[in-house]
Amino acid sequence: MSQARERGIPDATVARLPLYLRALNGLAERGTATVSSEDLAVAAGVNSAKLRKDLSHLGSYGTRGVGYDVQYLIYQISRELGLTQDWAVAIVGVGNLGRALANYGGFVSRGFRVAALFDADTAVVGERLVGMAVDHIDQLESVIDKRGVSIVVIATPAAAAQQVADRVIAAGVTSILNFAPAVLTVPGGVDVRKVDLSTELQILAFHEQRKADRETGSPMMAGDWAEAMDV
Amino acid sequence: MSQARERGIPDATVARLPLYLRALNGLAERGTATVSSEDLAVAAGVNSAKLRKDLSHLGSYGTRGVGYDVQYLIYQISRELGLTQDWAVAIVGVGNLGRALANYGGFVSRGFRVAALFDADTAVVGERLVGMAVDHIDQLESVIDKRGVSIVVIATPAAAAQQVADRVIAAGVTSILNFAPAVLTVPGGVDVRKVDLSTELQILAFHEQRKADRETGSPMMAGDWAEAMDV
DNA sequence: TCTTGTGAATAGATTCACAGCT
DNA sequence: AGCTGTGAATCTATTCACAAGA
Repeated sequence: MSQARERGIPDATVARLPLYLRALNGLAERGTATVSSEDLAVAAGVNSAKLRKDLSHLGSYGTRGVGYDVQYLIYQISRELGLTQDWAVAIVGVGNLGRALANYGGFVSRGFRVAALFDADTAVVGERLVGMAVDHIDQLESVIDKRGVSIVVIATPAAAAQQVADRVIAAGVTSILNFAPAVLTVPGGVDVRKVDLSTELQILAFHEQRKADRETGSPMMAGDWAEAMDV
Repeated sequence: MSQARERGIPDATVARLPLYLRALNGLAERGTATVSSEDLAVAAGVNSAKLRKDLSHLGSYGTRGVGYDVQYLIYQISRELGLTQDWAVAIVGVGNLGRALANYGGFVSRGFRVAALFDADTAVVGERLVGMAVDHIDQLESVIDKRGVSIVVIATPAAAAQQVADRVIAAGVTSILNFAPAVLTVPGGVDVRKVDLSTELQILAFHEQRKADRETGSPMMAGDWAEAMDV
């Protein structure tokens, strides 16, 4: 060991740890006790040098000439990610998406627990879902406080997202996962992660178009934008 | 103009173009005709130098001393992303998540169209959703071909994801958006983007834990992992 | 005077390649 | 003999800071 664990694991590394964890869980299920960086890298779909460097930021948990102990590495990554404790998660917005998220099998992978559901529609309030009754959005602050919610998932329409964010932040929440297609403005110290279907589709469309251009060899002319846009 | 548009827009830039597009659409709705890089950067939540450099990769579409024409920039970004044409999208897996995606308002933002829905459950096949009948997964290849599907969204359980991917790739699809919590292995030339709730939650948990550690000043001891894991 | 577009500087991430340990 | 851990090299992205254009 040497420089590991002092301060700060690179963001790019943190973003890959869940991937490694999933690959490791797959190996563990199949009874694998030990794995080399090369094999784990293949299972996770990354380059093995990158994998080793990523893991080296957590500490020196491998054995030269042998590889990594699967169970031990699962534990170390889980601990680093904070999954050895339980996080109470609230879902705001129980529409199609909110329901899907609440029911999502992988949602409550070890470490997370749906602790509250909120909606503004009184027709939905009181309904039970994954063993939880839906609360009215008026109760947002008090329920968050009472149930110790520390992560909020926003699954409301875009128009409501910012005000939900403002309220949960005022209630002390500093971690938000936003599914609404809106840019959230938050004070420093609050982490927001965004999941956005249309962004992802647009990125795919870009590459798809590139592939099509490459095949036909037509790099697309600028064209008359005013006409195309009906401006 | 000078080096713009020759070959290759950086990936990081491509990933931000949808964000700019959304911010621009918001401005357009409020009737704004012209915007400076500074104001647009604020609306998109990025640094203005980065925004200008990103846009410079598309070409020289601004006016010094003035800013960018909102409509014109919307058109240029849309064109670059391939949104001036229509993409036929298929959703495989009509469970909670698939339904949510199909109904997702922002889904069919300009440029995308749900052209097919598939499920393996015969109880679901035939059901109508957003004007489309659900087809049985047996029809996957023929329907993809007939309707010109070029982007496939996988919203199946993890166990089915790889085989769905294999089949749609064999049917000629080269762009996949994967919501199943599984690592997909695909041949070169196929683009896969992954959206994963548990990965995002885990990244938030990491930062949340860091914040908690910083406050209490206790950097968490290594502890007895064997005991914690029940190994 | 204001704001873009961009070289130059800096920071960050990935990959290479091999010394060092088992 | 095999595989990790890591410096060094490379590549990519971000930020600075200002010349040039409207």
